[in-house]
Amino acid sequence: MTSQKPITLRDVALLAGVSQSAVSRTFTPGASVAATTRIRVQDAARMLGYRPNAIARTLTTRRSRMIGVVVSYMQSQFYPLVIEKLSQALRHHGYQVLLFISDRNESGRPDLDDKLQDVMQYQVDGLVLLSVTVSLALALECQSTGVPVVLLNCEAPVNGVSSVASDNVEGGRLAARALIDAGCRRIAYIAGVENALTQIERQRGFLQTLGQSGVELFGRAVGNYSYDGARRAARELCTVHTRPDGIFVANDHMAIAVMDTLRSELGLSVPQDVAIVGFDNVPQSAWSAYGLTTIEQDAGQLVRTTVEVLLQGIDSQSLPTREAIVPVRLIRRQTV
Amino acid sequence: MTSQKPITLRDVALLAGVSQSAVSRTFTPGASVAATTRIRVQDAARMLGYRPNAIARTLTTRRSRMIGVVVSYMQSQFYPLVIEKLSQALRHHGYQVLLFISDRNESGRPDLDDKLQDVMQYQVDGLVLLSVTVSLALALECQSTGVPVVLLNCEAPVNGVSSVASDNVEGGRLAARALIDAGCRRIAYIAGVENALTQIERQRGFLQTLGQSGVELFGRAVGNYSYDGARRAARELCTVHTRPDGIFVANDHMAIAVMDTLRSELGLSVPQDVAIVGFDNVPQSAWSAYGLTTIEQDAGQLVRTTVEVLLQGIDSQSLPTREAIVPVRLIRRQTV
DNA sequence: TTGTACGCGTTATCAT
DNA sequence: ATGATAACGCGTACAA
Repeated sequence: MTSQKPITLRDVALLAGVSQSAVSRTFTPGASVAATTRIRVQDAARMLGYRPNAIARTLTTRRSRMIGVVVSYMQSQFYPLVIEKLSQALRHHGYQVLLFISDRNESGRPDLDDKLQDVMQYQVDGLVLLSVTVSLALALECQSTGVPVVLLNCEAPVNGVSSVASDNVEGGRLAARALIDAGCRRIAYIAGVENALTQIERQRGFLQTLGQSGVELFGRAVGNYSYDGARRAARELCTVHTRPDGIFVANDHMAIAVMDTLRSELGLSVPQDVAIVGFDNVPQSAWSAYGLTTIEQDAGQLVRTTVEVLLQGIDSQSLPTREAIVPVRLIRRQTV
Repeated sequence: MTSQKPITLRDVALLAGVSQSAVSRTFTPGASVAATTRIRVQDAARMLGYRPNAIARTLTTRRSRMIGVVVSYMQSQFYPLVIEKLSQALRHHGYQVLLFISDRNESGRPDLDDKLQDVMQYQVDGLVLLSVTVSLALALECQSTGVPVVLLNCEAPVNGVSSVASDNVEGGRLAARALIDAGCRRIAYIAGVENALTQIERQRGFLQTLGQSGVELFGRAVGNYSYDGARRAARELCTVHTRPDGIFVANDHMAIAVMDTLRSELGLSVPQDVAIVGFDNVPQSAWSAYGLTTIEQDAGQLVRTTVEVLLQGIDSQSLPTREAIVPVRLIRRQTV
């Protein structure tokens, strides 16, 4: 009922009355083919419905033109956005995305390594890791394989692997400054996943500026970058006798949860009773009910840099390790 | 500095002192290998850091164990969720996901076909299309190629292609009934992208029940499934002298936007002044500021069915076309 | 410019 | 159970 035999170069060559090489060259941009043969080949190809086989091509060229993209979770609105931009940017450079979403597992440290073996078997030309905790073993393995890796907002477990990250430390500083300038006196922090790079750095910058300003941290709770975790953290911090009047929440996804909780459960208003500063700058659809002061991660810049570093790593076999830091800035969102 | 030559079957065979076939069989589950040779091979493989080449395997087996997943936009919270589940489900069946996110383009009809050629060249074993408008040409092409396709919430442009969809028509009916039962008398509709299957069917069911109940549609505006579009639509509908007292919004992403607009710009409260019913049942982080009555699309069921239909299409070459409809239900979310 | 011939890493077939 | 050998579809020296 449906044709099953794939059409190959050879088929086209036969019909066009030329050699396989001629056909191959016709489909290779910048090869030397006579105009006349090119046309004959293209006609034949069109008649047969020929489609080049990228897999076979990979075998000979040793380049799959596939990039493995690994992401830990899609909870926050931020990573789907990054993935979308990344996919489009890579495609415009002729690369496809082999997507890998790690399972949610309880134990902080996933066994990503084993699972990733599958992706590596597909001979990806490069790897982008999005905010996953990457083991030393994996990093070493990629290095020995010679596959360029770019860590996006991940901690590098070893030297010699490229990374791109927002200036999370500076973001933490900005958050602290904003709360202090707003006149807050009891400033608390709601943390993300404890060993995540974003969490660690944002907290560091935050505490640094707090310290330099002679302000003591009023309270701390862990939200684990999850909605429910943040709700619990908010309750924990705010159902005591004297509650904080300012909270830096490690990302917007949690910040929304905190604001929800303050308003609905505790009858508090933001920012009158408690000022909130988040991180990421997620789309308006997420914060518009409240307005939100947040530290913006520039997704576009992040992606552009990542692609640049990755492609550079790919075609220069010398694998020059690069570490790029993308600036962040404070954004004040008004609820319209 | 880094080893560049890939380790192949041959290398392992040499070191182990066996033939390539022996090595191949060792890595082929359910092949007949003597325990002794298996161990020797595994040892050799481990010493060399051998990793089977999935690309080469694809060439001979004619099965890439890759599934192309195509999605139009990541705006709504719903599709990232579906993609996550889909990716995990497929991986558990030994398949990888080749992701394709179509560019946002102005002209309703994208030239998806051309772009998708690239994905097809990678010899994907199957294709999942998520809510994209798929052209007749593309559908025919897949049929002739013999690549199983499952349309998830897409309209089928031709017979003979499998599809899985939520019961969008019934969802529309449920929405109408909910508004009518709530005592609404001036019921309006905010539409999604005009030619999208979800839009068309939800509207059909909605109007059907409205008609059967003798209720006339009070107003209609188009939100194009976008946040800003929905805001405009809400203004358009509600800044007239007599405004609707109930609105069915074609998805939650827009419903949030509508509620934002009603509250902030028009000073109206939901559901006292205007009752809202959405569609999708996105995570709490999206609706918790308001609470939201919505029609739930069961992402888990949708994905399970899709995977089942797809895999069935893959290993039975006869390609039995299936059309599955996943039930929906009304959900009333309370703002806590 | 064009064609021939070989190799890419693996599986499949067929002897042994 | 094991080993030689031929595909798989394409790129690419090399020769013509």
